[in-house]
Amino acid sequence: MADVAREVGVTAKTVSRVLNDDGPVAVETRERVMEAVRKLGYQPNLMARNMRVGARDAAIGLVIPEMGNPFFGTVAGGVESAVRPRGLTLIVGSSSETAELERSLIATFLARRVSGLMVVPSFASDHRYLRAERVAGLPIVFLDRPAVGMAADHVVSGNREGARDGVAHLVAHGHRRVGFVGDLPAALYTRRERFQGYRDALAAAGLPFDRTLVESGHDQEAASAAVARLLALPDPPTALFAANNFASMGAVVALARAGRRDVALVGFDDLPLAEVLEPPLTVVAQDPAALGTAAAELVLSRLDGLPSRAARRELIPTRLIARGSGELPPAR
Amino acid sequence: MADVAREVGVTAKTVSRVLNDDGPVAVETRERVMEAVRKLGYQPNLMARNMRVGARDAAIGLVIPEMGNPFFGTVAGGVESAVRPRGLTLIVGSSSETAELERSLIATFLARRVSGLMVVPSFASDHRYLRAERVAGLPIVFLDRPAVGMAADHVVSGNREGARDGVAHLVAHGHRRVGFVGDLPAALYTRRERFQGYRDALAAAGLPFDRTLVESGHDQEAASAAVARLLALPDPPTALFAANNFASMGAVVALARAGRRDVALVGFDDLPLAEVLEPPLTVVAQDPAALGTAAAELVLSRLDGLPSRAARRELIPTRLIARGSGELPPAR
DNA sequence: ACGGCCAATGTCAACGATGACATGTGTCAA
DNA sequence: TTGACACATGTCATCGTTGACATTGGCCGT
Repeated sequence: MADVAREVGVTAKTVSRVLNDDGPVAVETRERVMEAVRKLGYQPNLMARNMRVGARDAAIGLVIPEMGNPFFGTVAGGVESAVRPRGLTLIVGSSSETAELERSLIATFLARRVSGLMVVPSFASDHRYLRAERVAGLPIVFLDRPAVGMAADHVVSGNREGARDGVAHLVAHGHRRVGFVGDLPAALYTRRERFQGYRDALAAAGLPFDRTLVESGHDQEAASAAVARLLALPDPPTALFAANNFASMGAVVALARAGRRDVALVGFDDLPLAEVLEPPLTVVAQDPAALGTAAAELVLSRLDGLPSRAARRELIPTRLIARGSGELPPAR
Repeated sequence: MADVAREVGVTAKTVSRVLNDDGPVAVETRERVMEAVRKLGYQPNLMARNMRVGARDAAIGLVIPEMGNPFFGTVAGGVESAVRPRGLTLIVGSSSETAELERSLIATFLARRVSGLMVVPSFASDHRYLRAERVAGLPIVFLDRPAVGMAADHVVSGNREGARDGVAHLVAHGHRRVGFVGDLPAALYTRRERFQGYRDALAAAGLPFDRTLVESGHDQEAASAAVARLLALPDPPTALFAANNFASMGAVVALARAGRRDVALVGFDDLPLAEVLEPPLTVVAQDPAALGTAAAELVLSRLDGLPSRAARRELIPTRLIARGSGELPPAR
């Protein structure tokens, strides 16, 4: 900046004025400054600017469990598309679903003085330590799952309602024994909510809840094995509800291996090739991009000084996409 | 920091010394400082530190075309896992495959004075404007596709070799007419390389190149239509090579719709449900995480003052995963 | 006893930018 | 003519931190 000023024969302050359209500058001076900027290839130092101006970095910190997972990737994309128009940059880190990494990432973001924080909580985390920051006015929004140990803004999918709809869909096609395949640990927020939705649907239809029809697995292979166990029951389910995408894939694989084209299946979360499967997979689709943008907009409105102090909860509805696998009649 | 210093009764400099393990500090002073830090919840301001110390932000800027795409998401994950142990933070942006967004993202990153820059170039971009930065010593590495208009480090998949292997696999199973379904625009680097690999394999087998067997589409639907056209030819191909994941999905869909279980298929890029398809999909798998970490390590070695000025190219090998669809014999 | 050295801490300026306020000029109405 | 005022620019301090160098006091060897 000093170089540019020297080149033109003015002070750094005048250069600053030109670049920020701040205060009056003679037309001729402005042009000469711009030319010098081009000539010297000068780029203002955002770090210095952020520090001087706001004491806040013009960036949003986002913690997700995993980058490679298209669900969270799409969430991140939604966040980015919402914050960029505001001149905010996205800083991301993945926690690999561990509380330690999550915490250390958040610490880094706080140390950078991000303008806002968005977190997809991992399994065992506790967010009490963030209370002070929240009270101090830092916008913090939790995504996909609520915070643990503190009341804070969060944006989540309509897990319970979506699961209810999915299971109700199976029931509507005549199924009376519907298996549930979910995550491990069972204490996971989304798993708990979806399980509630499953029970809601059974109750609404007056069907009994049978504990033996509930199985879990923490990845595709485990889910596949879980489904195999269900199929081997003396009185097996005629339909399955898979409570997440790994469970869905596991179920699809297990059914394919067992050659059971007659078992109905509804999965939570859409899959890229769902429509190409045999039969095409019926799903309860979430809207990860909407999740991201909604959360980002909540952060932005907090930045703009949203009056209410109270924690907000926002629900992103799911959508049932019937493709075939959920419409199979119960095998007699 | 001043508050902490006042609390303890020392200068900010002493606090700085404690926090950075820099210079001698009395044991007792150190303890009192640490206690005051805890008590006041002080966190050092990384922005100020970065600015003072290096004039470089302890961050790496990464530009990818799309976050929701698991391929690039996994690349980003690979980058992150390689840079975090070094205390570097990841800043990402998605270009949506447009040169303008890419350029503006890069400008933002440069303005933030990132320590390194990693870019997956989009279609029409030209990177000549980055020459000065490169010469000035900023580590810049291009990913998945090389830079345009300048010689720079890049890490790419073995596209040509992988495509050659995939097509050779089909040829080895007796196919003499192999269709090619690729991206639009055909000028895209990866498409060009993979097309070359396709021709390499044909040539190696002494098979003629037939222009009518080459089709393109820029998304799944278009690829699907392209495959339908190929199948409708008077002398149709008995096998298909899909040059990217959209093309693969399009091909799978088109073959399923046409009820053609007899056409062999090899796709470039693995798909999550590939093994569940009917028949299970044979693919040439890339290793996106390795792509990311290799690129990150190149950046890090440049940061450590890698002597050679010359641009490096690194090739990440692909792996053929035979699952069934590529092993079908030619329909008579 | 004294110079030298090291440990422990302090002082000051600087990183690159901008906010607050000051200065110098020309224009125009009274 | 003179002040008031807007315009154009400059001066200085400051954001939070650390590098370079200075200061203090105690211990040690000779």
